[in-house]
Amino acid sequence: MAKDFQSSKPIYIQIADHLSSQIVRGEMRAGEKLPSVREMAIQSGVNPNTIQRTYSEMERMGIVETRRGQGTFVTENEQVLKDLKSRLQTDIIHSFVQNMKDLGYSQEEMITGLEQYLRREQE
Amino acid sequence: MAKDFQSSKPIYIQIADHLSSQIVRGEMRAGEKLPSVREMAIQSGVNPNTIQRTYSEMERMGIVETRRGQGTFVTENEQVLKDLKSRLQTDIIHSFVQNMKDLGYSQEEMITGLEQYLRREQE
DNA sequence: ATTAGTGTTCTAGTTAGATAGTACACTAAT
DNA sequence: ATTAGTGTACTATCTAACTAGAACACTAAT
Repeated sequence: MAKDFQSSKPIYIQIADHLSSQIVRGEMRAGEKLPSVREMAIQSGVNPNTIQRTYSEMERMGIVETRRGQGTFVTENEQVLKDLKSRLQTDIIHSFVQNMKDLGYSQEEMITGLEQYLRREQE
Repeated sequence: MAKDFQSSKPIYIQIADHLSSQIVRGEMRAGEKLPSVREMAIQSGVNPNTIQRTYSEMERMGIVETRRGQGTFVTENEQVLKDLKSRLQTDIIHSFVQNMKDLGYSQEEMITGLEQYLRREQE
């Protein structure tokens, strides 16, 4: 991962989002160890303190658990992961609907607009 | 409008987005005068300098035109407004698709997920 | 006991966004 | 000419996010 962050969102949140996606997709399993703070900092090209915040935030949300001296691990609590996926999906859809509504689109137009976009993308 | 900004995005951009939506929805017509910098600052509960940045940014994008001593006006160039609406819509859909893809959803699931959400919303 | 790898904490400094206050310049109406 | 309303410009200050560097504390393996 290089430095291609959007300036609008704090980097530590962006990294947390990215990790959350990986976990939700099943790319990282429950109980699996995340890269160490220092390792992840190098991978992401940011300061270790930034990763520290990312991990702290994710621990606060119950997504990961840290064991001092051992590392940071994806939670074994499957329910938390299930809820996380559900919440992330709802958030995305909600914000999509809200944004389209702000532009004046009807529910019908949202669906047809999406379908047309996906059809175009497949080529 | 009160102070209910998201912390993640610069306020001057959020206000620009909001105004753009109003224009695209037709709530503000081509040629119409926007509130003055000072007036808009009071309405939005922010500093005039912040609005100044909003208007500068929107002028840079060709959405508005400023006439010194007279005010800031929605551009008369209908093509610009048409392109703006199209661009905003595409951006929203694109980011929705990208986010859903990141969570591991297929194109089918995106559409059915959206439909289910809208169905629920109608109640 | 020592070492390597880990999370944790602290202080200091930088930057962008936002605020605050003031002043200047242009336009239209009086 | 004056005035009110407008955009524009400038300096100073504040804060959150981020960076930088160092130190501390715990764990497991040797």
